[in-house]
Amino acid sequence: MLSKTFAYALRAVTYVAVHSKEGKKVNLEQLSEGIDVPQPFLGKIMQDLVRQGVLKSMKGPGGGFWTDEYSLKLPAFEILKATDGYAVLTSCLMGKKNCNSSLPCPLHAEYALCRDTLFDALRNTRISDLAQKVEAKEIFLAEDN
Amino acid sequence: MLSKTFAYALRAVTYVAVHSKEGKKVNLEQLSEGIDVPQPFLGKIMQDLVRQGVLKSMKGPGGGFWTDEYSLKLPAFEILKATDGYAVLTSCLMGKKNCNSSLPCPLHAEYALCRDTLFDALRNTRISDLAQKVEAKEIFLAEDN
DNA sequence: CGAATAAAAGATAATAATATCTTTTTATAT
DNA sequence: ATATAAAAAGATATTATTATCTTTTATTCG
Repeated sequence: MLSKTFAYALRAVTYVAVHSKEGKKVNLEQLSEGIDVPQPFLGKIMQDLVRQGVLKSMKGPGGGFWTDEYSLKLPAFEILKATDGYAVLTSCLMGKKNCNSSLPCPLHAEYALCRDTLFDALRNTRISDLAQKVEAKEIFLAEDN
Repeated sequence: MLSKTFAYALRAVTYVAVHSKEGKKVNLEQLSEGIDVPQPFLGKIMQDLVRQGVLKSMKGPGGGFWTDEYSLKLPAFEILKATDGYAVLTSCLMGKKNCNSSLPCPLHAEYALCRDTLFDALRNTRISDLAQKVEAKEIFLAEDN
């Protein structure tokens, strides 16, 4: 339902948001170590996030990634769109096959509810909310953090 | 969260359960066509289901798969165990890394609730329940079914 | 202007899930 | 005993996801 890529992106954006509040840019190496994700793959993911307007970036000395006022207000749902695209919104156990509430698969009722609940949570959570939770130590971005 | 393999297995077991009520065995070719799943791969999945005691099987002329009184009473959760194993029970966006309610990842609350709700539904649904729903045309096992 | 930093991009590889193909084994019917 | 049917099992292939490596481009600083 949710890819590992999305999980990496969620942690990455949250980490960058936390550090942006200190006026700092986060470079890829620091980010990779901070959220315990392979750096080369993370670089790819960050490109998609920048391309989709979720984060800002700059090359060169003192370069890196950061969030601005605008992106802090974005719902976490934008991260899902940047990594997994729209297909997950209607994903189901039937995969690509037609499955809906009038032609449901064996687990449709529960699965669709589950999926929609999760996606609603992402729509209702701003990136700034996630950063606040990290600062309040309510959520963690890596194991030994 | 839930694999395509599990989705195939759920439909397969349900299909076999429906046809067992007619006192029939279902062979692999019929089953593959009935639920629209690639036959060779399905054969593999069925072996695990038989090995785990979810279904019965017999080789040779008139052979195939069937459910008995015992297996009809099994919760659908047994299908999940046969296909995806135990790791999914505690799966999270952090993957294999330690994540729990005292050291939660960014989406842990929603994700764990979602996962547990889905798994509870599987625990509380018997294979016979699924077969009944197919017969009542409340759920479908393939698109043009 | 050039060196160093650091993201961006392209190419390639590894792994896991899904899928296919071939052979073996088992069971029944004649 | 043999042929046929059909599951079981092993081997292999494809696809998608995750991951790594190399090169290019952009930016800053001295």
